[in-house]
Amino acid sequence: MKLDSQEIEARFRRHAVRVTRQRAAIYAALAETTSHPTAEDLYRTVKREHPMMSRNTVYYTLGVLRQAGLVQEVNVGHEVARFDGNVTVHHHLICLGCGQIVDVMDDGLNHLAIPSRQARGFHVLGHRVEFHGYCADCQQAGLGAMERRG
Amino acid sequence: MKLDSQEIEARFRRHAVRVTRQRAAIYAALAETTSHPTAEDLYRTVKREHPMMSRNTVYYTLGVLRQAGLVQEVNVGHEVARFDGNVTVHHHLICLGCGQIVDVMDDGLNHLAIPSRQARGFHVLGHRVEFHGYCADCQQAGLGAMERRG
DNA sequence: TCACTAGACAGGAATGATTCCTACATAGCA
DNA sequence: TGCTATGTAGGAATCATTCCTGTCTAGTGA
Repeated sequence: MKLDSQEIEARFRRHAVRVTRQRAAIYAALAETTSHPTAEDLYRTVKREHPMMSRNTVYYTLGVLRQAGLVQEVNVGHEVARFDGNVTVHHHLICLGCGQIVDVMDDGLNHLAIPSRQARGFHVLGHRVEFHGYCADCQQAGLGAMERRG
Repeated sequence: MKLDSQEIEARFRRHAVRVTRQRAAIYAALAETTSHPTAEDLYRTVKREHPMMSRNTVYYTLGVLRQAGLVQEVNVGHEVARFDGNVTVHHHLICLGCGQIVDVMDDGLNHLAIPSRQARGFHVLGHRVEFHGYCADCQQAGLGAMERRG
């Protein structure tokens, strides 16, 4: 979803995040896509408009935005960290072929519980569901027939 | 669960994994614990009995065992990879305070589905549920009251 | 039992995402 | 408008993991 700079500024202020051009650019790039980009992806995207942008600033900013709750980190397997501007409760569907991540919103999935016998005194705050499979393109390319790799 | 070397050998052969002392030691160490150790943890454990063991061999062996389906990799957030000798379908409960991972077995959790409207042509092979919270000890230590960190 | 060979092992070097360090720049307040 | 806490750029450092290479050995066939 494309956000104008006023909306970005408002969100930053609401979350007590200092407004800078770099931060706005990084957040805008993330809010604009549903593709769960990596820090490196965002760096490359933002660098077009801000050639002086440091890779470090992207990491630092993502850390700030994440702590502020404006951004979510998504980790698939042991791969590079990916980021998600959608901070509502949702789950993910991951293609084992091409690595694409699709958001899954479903109220049913938001209300799972652990059998209390197994909760062992844990105070559970939330959960996340990750579906794995092959997207239509990868199935067509024959990847879907491959053994699942771990 | 403590396994004797015959059982380990049998499992390796069943999965067409070459039997070596190093592999047996690594797999035994993993099967013996429910604590989801890291490669480094396993390296240190196994090195006691096998001082010549290379860290490289631990990584290589874990890769082999994982591909053979004898071992599972568990990734929490963007932290170091952890391993699980339990390869039956199960889920995890993770303490945000101390990082401990507890296995959750529940048939209900094994039968989740994506609303077909959102499945987008994906061929879904499986899913995993990760619960987050604070264990009893961390709650007592006051960590449970802390803001959730990402 | 023996020799062969594909695959495994050890150890060290390389990789690469991420974090740390530091000097300079700037947002936001007084 | 000036001050100061905080952010930024750029380079160095970190460290889990992978790659490389020269030995070694499990498992097979004779």
